[in-house]
Amino acid sequence: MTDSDTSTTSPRAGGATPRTAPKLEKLLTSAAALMAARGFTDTSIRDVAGETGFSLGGMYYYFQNKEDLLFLIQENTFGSLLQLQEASMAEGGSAEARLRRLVHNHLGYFTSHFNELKVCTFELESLQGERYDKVAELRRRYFALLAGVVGELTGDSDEARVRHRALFVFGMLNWIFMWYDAGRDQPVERLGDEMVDMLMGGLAVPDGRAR
Amino acid sequence: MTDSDTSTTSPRAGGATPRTAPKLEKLLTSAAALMAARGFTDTSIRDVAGETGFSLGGMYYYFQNKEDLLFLIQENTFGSLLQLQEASMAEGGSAEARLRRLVHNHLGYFTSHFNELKVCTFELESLQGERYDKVAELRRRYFALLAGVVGELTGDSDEARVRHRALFVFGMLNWIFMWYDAGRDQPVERLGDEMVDMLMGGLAVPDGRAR
DNA sequence: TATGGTTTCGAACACCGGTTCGAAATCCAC
DNA sequence: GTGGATTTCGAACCGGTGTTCGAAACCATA
Repeated sequence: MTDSDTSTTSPRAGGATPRTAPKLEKLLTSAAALMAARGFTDTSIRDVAGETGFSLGGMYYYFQNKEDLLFLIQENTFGSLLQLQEASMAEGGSAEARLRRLVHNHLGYFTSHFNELKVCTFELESLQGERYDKVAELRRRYFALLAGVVGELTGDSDEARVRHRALFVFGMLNWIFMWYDAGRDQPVERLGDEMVDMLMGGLAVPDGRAR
Repeated sequence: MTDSDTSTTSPRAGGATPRTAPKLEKLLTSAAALMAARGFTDTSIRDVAGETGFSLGGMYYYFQNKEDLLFLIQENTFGSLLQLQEASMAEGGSAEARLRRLVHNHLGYFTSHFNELKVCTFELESLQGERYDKVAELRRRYFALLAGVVGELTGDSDEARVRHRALFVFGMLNWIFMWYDAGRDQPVERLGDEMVDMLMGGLAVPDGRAR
């Protein structure tokens, strides 16, 4: 209904294309790097073209418009992160163990897909309409994962409190983009442990376990 | 050295002007509202002009350029918030009491200066050079305030851990901009209490004190 | 090697952005 | 009221933006 079937094929609608796939991949990677560094609106299509070697008009073979490019990045990376986390939660374990896995998987993605995840974290509002709805739905599912574990640990007294606490945790996680410097700061594994330790024991407990 | 003394005066350099002060104030308020909603680059000077009733060129009497406008907002509100917090910390009290005041004062500003504080929180990177340095210095002092209290509560074992924990708390606070809806959500006083309770006792403690 | 679909190019279009500047309007002191 | 400084206007400039589109280049198959 939306983009039906004109004679010519685009690698987007028709699904995976054979040899254009790696080109699209590099395109998304480069675009994510630029958008993570400068923000969506401060990144021009010409910037992306310059970075990838494509010509200006040539890129429109791979996406419908600039917003679509942003959407592709977000759906791709957020979708696979969500899939990973849902599978991890299905593996069970104590509530604390699951919280720890949630945090460490997230921070693992933080390291391995820094630019893409940063774009997912800060540029949702740059999407509109159907594209916004789709990514927002992924976000809701991701939130539900963490809220579930937090609810168990809290004892589920008050619904609003659990929601707030889950959002606090997301705040801790997402804000790391604003200050983390891979060169100077400790590896994210330690950050994750420190975060969960603090969440479990509070500030008074300086050390949850051996370093 | 920078903007010395051409014959004509501008309300900026020369300091407080008599009857232009309220106009500048409204200008900054309106600009902050627009920038908080759409972001710095997605807010045009023409938008601000339309909102305030000024003409396009007429606004340049009040600021040197668009970046200067952003700087004025940030220095104004962040400066007075910092002043408030430094005074509050000087009043003493237990570490927990000071942490609670820090959080509640911040959330009080969140309510009373939503747009301005949001701009301070998310648009520092849109400043450059000297303007960036000045606001970044305010931020450093603000961070030191919280890190000091967190250090006391932690027991000051590890310097890096204290830094991380303080940044976690800022993450919780700043991320509230991303989800809080004054119409639907609980008042921020409750949020602040819940946050400090969680920080003091950990997730296992569902209630730090009476509702 | 011809053929038809796929992929890329590059120029052009229409628009919107920040900024400048000389002139007009306004205000206040004399 | 007159004069001089302060404040505001409005038009213009110039560079950059997303997007389109017809033609060229490429590639695989017959």
